[in-house]
Amino acid sequence: MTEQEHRGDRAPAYDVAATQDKWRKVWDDLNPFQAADDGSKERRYALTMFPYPSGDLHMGHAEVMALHDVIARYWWQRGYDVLNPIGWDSFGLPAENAAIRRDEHPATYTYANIETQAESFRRYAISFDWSRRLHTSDPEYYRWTQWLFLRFRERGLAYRKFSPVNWCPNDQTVLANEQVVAGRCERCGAEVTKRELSQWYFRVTEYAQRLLDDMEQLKDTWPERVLAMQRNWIGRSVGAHVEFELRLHPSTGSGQPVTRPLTVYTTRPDTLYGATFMVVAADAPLAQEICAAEQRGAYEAYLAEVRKASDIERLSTDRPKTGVDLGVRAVNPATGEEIPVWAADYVLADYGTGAIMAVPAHDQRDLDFARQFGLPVRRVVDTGEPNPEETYVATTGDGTYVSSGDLDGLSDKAAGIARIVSRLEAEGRGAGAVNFRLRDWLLSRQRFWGCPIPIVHCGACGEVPVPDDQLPVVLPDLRGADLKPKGTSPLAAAEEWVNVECPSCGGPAKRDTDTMDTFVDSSWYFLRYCSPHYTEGPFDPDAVRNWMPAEQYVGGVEHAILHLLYSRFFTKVLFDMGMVDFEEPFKALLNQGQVINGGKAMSKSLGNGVDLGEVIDEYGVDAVRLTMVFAGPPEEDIDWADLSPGGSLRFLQRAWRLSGDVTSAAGTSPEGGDLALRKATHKTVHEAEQLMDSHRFNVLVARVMELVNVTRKAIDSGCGPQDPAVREATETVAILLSLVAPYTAEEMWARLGHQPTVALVGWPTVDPALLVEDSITAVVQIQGKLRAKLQVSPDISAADLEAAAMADGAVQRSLEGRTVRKVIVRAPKLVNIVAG
RNA sequence: GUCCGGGUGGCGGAAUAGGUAGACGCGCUAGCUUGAGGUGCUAGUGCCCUUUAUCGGGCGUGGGGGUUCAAGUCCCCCCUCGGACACCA
Repeated sequence: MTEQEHRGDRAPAYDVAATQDKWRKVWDDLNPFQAADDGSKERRYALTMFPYPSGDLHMGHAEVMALHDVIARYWWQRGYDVLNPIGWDSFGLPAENAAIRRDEHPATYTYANIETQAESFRRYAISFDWSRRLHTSDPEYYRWTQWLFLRFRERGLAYRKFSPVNWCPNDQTVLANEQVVAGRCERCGAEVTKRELSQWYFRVTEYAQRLLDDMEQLKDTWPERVLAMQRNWIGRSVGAHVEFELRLHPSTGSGQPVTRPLTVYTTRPDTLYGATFMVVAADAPLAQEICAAEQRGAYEAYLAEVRKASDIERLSTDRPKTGVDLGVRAVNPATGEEIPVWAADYVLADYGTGAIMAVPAHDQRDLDFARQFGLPVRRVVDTGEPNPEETYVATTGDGTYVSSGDLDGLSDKAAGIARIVSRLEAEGRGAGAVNFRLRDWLLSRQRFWGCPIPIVHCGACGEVPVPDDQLPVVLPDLRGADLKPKGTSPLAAAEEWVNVECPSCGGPAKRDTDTMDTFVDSSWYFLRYCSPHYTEGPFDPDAVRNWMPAEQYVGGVEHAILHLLYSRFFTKVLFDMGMVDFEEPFKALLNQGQVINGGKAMSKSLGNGVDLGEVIDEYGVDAVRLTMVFAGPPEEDIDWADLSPGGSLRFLQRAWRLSGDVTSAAGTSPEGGDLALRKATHKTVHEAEQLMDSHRFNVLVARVMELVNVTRKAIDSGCGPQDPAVREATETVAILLSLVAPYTAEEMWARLGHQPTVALVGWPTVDPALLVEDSITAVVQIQGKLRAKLQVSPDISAADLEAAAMADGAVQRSLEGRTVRKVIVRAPKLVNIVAG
């Protein structure tokens, strides 16, 4: 049958499902994507955020994995030894909650989900190295999580303290600061309350400055918004400590006032003369200590009220200020005045010193407070704006100092701050200081499904670490026990497990029954991937030296401050321990956008969810992957309602059809083939390299589509299917498509007479001679407006180009009756004529 | 409020160093193929004006200014949408 006769018949097409089944088996046998790890080729580590095993894969996974795999597969084609591992973040609350709801054991539920997801990943044809698969809930993994915890503890970086913590009343567990979003539990949305508990922390604050400084290394390769979010979260602020003298009321007996110092942190020491009162965080121990006897009743009542309020209520900025006078006075070190000291909840106990000097004229919060309670307001900086003493609008800008002693006359903030700080330092009443918003990382969880904390509590010896040779402390099975959250760890119920001999004195002791936050597990998994079966330590230092830092990390922006900050912290600690020789784990970061539907995030309540499995059944894996990649720039959100998986499948069938039309034999040299088609092919490959480097995968797909279009034309109405350039073009299409649509590419490759697998045949070599154009389009503008196009040689001289432009008919018509004032020539592309 | 991103046809989106705006695709229109039905092929498709088609002209990248021979791209002001943080002294 000829092409003509084909018309009208159903166009030939491959069977999507059958093709997937066929190649899936071949690839399983070939195991093509295992890292050689023998130094024979340059190594590259392609990392994607490992999944959490709740249910099957969803559209979000489909997107991030499609993007990630384009990069990994490109590296394979470029000849790198690629490490592309997969594992599961398999401890954690959601799986535990889901398991409890289904009345299943969390392990059963979790490992069943992992199998489902693993099977889906295989069908989705992600080029993972399956030999390195890990699960953080396996004892052979969490043994080393515990080991690392103990090393951190030895360095004073893991410690226990009793303090108020965020408490999720629904999940019945504490939460890290980072897991509280707008006063609600990040996981379940319940309003977070406070509890006082003894909990484990990592001293991440000790690394605040380095976490900030090292972002310099990431500034060109991480998204700016992630760096900005981390910067905000760390929240470095520069100011000063200023010491006030507190005059406590005469205690019983003595008539002498008792004094003690009270230090505050401020970013505006230059406004010290305007400090007309002080505020201590109501829930700080300090307030408790200094409160005068006659105010105690009022204070206790206020404190009780503050404790009741949730973070949600505290959050609203426009809520009226509340507080209570503590009945003590402080001396302003600048003016010598006695000023009142109040307690209020707008001052935070765990930031700075938990106390502030209030300068109502130049801080809106202090001004609101002063107004509420009739406290004095004194302007000490004249900014030229209306006086805050009258307007109740605080002025915060630069201005001229007034009523400020020797600061008077200065007119900028920096100078004022410098002068007052040096004076305070000289007098021993203060010093420049830096503060961070970052808090230590609370890592204990009162839940079952997590990594046990390897500590034993002994009445005689106190906290005793479990010796390394007794690790892992294996999570007790507790099958059949009630795992429902009840505010204390379910592990406490496992009596045989809890009661142990003290490793130190041999006496009776109890295990710590809390488990670790899952973010501990995920803070080092990328290191474990380098040597997942290593038994001498968390990772083989040589393997890590070979692969890390990861060249490219792909994952969601939802981890911008949690996982990514914690992983950076872990890496720095390991660097200090001499275990790794780099301080940043991820060289480059790509945050893919979200998959939404109809303008909104997919959700059960909206009923706008799209089932990935169903979409794959209908259009096939390749069409779904292609749709994700082609939808737009990888970091932008993509709206499923705007996309056309059917169009993607049609394109893939078009591309595949080329491979059936090629009539030259496999191995035919492209030399002497149709020159125009050869040039198009080589130009496409050349451009594809640049597009890959800049992550413009959607444009890369467009270029492949163009190549398919010109090849189609060449076959039907050009050089014909026997021309070797057609084979070259079609093979190039197959190789380029192997990054995005591996099944279609493999099927094309086979039809072209080759053995599998196209994924590893190597990137096509670009012949620079074929990138040279023999004629290009020059444009002629008059007053910047397009008037003519000329076909010219790429190396035409400026003079010749100008002459050709002037000779053009359309140009002459436009210029009729006008004088040429100026001609700009940018040979060979453009001539712009200015005429009047 | 602060900090980050964005605003380009009916839609998703292209556009190295300022130099043909709208690549590629979706959708749509017309025709061909066909036993009438998710296919394939051909042509068209930013808006407006003009003309018997032709030829032609004008306007166009959220709005307003500016720099330049030339601005989606650079500078200033504003509007607007999205996200993050939010009493951090």
